[in-house]
Amino acid sequence: MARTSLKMLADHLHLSQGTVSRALNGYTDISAATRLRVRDAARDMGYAPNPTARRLATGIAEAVAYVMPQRGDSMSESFVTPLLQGLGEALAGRGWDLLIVQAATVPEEVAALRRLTATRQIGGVVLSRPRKSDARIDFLRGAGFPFVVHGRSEGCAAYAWYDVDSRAAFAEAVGRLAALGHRRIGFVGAPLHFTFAQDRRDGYRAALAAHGLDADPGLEAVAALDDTAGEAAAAALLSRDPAPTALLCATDPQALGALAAIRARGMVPGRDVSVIGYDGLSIGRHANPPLSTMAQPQADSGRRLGEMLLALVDGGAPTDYQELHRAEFLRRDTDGPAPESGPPNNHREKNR
Amino acid sequence: MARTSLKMLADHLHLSQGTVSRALNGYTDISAATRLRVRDAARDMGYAPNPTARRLATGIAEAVAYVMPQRGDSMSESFVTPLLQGLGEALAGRGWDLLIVQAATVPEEVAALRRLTATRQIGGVVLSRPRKSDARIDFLRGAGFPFVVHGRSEGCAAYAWYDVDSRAAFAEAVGRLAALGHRRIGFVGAPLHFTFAQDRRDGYRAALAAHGLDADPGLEAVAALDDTAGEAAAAALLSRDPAPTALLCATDPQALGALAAIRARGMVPGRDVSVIGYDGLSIGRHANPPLSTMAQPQADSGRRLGEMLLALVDGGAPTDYQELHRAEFLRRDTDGPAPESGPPNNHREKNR
DNA sequence: CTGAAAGCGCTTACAG
DNA sequence: CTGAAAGCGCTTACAG
Repeated sequence: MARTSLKMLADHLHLSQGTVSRALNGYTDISAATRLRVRDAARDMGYAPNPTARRLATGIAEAVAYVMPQRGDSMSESFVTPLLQGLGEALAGRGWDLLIVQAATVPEEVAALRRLTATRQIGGVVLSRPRKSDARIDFLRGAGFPFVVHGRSEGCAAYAWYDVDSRAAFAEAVGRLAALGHRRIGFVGAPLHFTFAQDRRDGYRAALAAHGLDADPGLEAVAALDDTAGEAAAAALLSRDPAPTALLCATDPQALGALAAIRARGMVPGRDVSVIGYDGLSIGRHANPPLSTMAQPQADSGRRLGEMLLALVDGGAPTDYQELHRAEFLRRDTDGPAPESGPPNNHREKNR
Repeated sequence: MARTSLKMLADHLHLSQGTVSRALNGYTDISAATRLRVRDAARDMGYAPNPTARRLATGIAEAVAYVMPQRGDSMSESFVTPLLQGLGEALAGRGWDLLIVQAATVPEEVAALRRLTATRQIGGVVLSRPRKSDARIDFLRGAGFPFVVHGRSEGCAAYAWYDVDSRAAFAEAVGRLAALGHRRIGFVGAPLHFTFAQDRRDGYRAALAAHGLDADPGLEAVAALDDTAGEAAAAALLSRDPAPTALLCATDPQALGALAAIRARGMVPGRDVSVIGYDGLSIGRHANPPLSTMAQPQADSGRRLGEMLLALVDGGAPTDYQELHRAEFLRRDTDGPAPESGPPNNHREKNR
C-alpha cells in the first residue's frame, strides 16, 4: 500500500535512481529506449514524485499563493470564490497547488509573503485589490518574485496585471446619464488608497467635464465598499440642495445602499433618482428595483490570472502580460430619464 | 541576506545542529541554560526552520486543505470567503498554511486528497457541503486522516463536524407560518444528495405533521440552489390549485427567486404569499421586499472549524468535536398573515 | 547533557 | 548513455 518511491521504481527497473529521475524529467542524454521503459513503469506503478522532496532538492515549489482581500463586507468580497475556482482550475491543469494568505494588515501580509517566498513554499503570487502604493507589490518586485496583480497600482507598467477599465466604465456611465438628461450626477466613491477608487473617480470627473457638466465637489462622497456605507453616503448627497438627480456608485453593494436611501426619502429609484452601480453582481437582479450596473466581464478572471502567472514562472516577461478588459453596461431598472425639475427634494421639510 | 539556516545558527553558537534543533523543539534532555541561549540566538538571528525540510524529515505538514464547493452559483457560495478568512486566521495562530482543493467532480476531489495526503503535503482537511454518502469522507476515514466537516453526512457520529440544525430551523419556520394562519405551506427544497437538503425537508415535513397540516406532495419541489431554479420551482408551486399561501425555501437565493415568481404573478410577497428563506445572507435586506430568513449563526464557523481541526491533529477524539448550532429567525418583510381566503390564484386565468 | 550519523525522497553536477 | 555521490535543510534514534 506504500506509495511507490523513486527507489522502488529504480529497483524494479534495475536502474539507478538518478537515471530514472533524469528519464522522467526529460533529460536528453537518456536513451530513448530506457526513457520509454522508465515512463511505462512509472505509469504502471503509479509513481509520482514527492513534491516535498523535489521542492527541497530543486528549491522550486509547484504552488502559488493567493492573497485574500482583508476581512470586510462579505458582499463586496463575492468575487473571491469564483476567482479562486478559476485560479485553482488553471493551476490544476499543471498539477500546481494553491495556497491562501490571510492576514489582517498589509504588514502581516508582507511578512507572510516573505516567509513563503524565502522558504520556497511558493513559486508565484496573485494579489487582489492593490493599493495605489502597495507594500506587497514593492516586496515582490524587490525580491524578483513572479506575481500578477488583479488590478493595478502606481508603477503597474513594470509588472503583470489583469484589470477592468473602470475609468472608462465610469465615463460611460456618466455619458449614459447625461444622455438621459441628468445634469447633477452624484458620485459615491471608495477609499482613495485603492487604485480602482481613484480610477473610477477620475472617469467620473473626466466625463463630467467632457459633457459640460459642472463638477460640484459637494456631489462627491467617499465611503467604504459596503451597502451600509453606501446608504449613508447617498443619504448625505441626496439632502443637498439642489440635490443630484442621479447617483453613480463605486460598487454594487454601495448602490444597493443608495437605493435604500432613496426609498427612505419616499422616492423611487430610477424615476426620481437614477442609480448606476459597478460590479455586475447577480444579486442586483433582486434589488428594489433591479439595479443597473457596469458589469465586469464574464470572462474567467481567476483562470486568466493563473495562466498569466504560470507564463511568468516559465520565464515570460511581466510586461507581456498586462490585460485591460472592458466593463459592460447592464441595463436594469434604476437608470431613467432626469425628472423635469429635479427630484422632489423637500422630503425632510415636508415631514416636519 | 540569505535566510539563516539551522547550520548558521549552530555554527554561531558552537553547537551541533542536532542540539540546536532539539533545544528549539523543546526536548527535555537539553540543559535549561543552552535552551535559553539557543532560543535567544534564534530570535536574534531571525531563524525559522524551513518547513519543506521539516516536512520531509518528520512526515508532518503544517498545512491543511479546504475543499472548495464545486463551481455553481456564486450567490450560493458566498459563505466560502468568510469561511476561508476565519479558517486562515485560526491556522495562522499556529503558523499553519491553508491549501485550496478545487475540482470539478467528487472523484477528482478524492484523487487530489489522495495525492495531498499520500505525499504528506497536508496534515488535515476541511470539507464543506457533504453529500449524504460522501466519497471524500469515506476516503479520509479509511486513511485515518484528520478532518472536520462543515455539515454532516450519514455516519457523522464517527467524525468531527460543525453544523447548523437546519431541521430545527425549518420546523421553526413552519411553526411561525402556521401561527400566522397559513395552512398550505409550499417547500422549495434542494437536491437530496446533500445532507442539508434532507434535513431541511425532514424539518418541514415533521413540523407540518406536528401542526396538523396535511403534507401535500404537490406542494414540495426540488430545485438547484440558485435564484433561477428557485424562481422556476416557486412558479410551479404557485400555479397549483389551491395554491400555497406561503413558501419555504432551502436557500436564500432560491427565496429571492421565489419573490420574483410571486411578483411576476402580480402578487405581493409577504402579503399575498409569504416567503421564508434560509441562510441569512445580508443581501436579503435589499430584496423586494426585504427577505425574512432563518439566519445561520453569526459565529465564525471558519475559525471554529480551524480550531477543531487543529485539536484533532493534536490527537483529539473526533467525537469530542461535534457541534450543532442553531439558526435564528431574522424577521424582515416577507412573512405575513395568511390571506383570508388564500392567495388570488386566478392570475393566469384573468389575463387570458 | 551533547555530538556524530543516518535518513526523509528527491535532483543534479561529475565521472566514466 | 548510466552510475555513484553529494546535497537540499531539517529531525531523531543512538552513543557516549
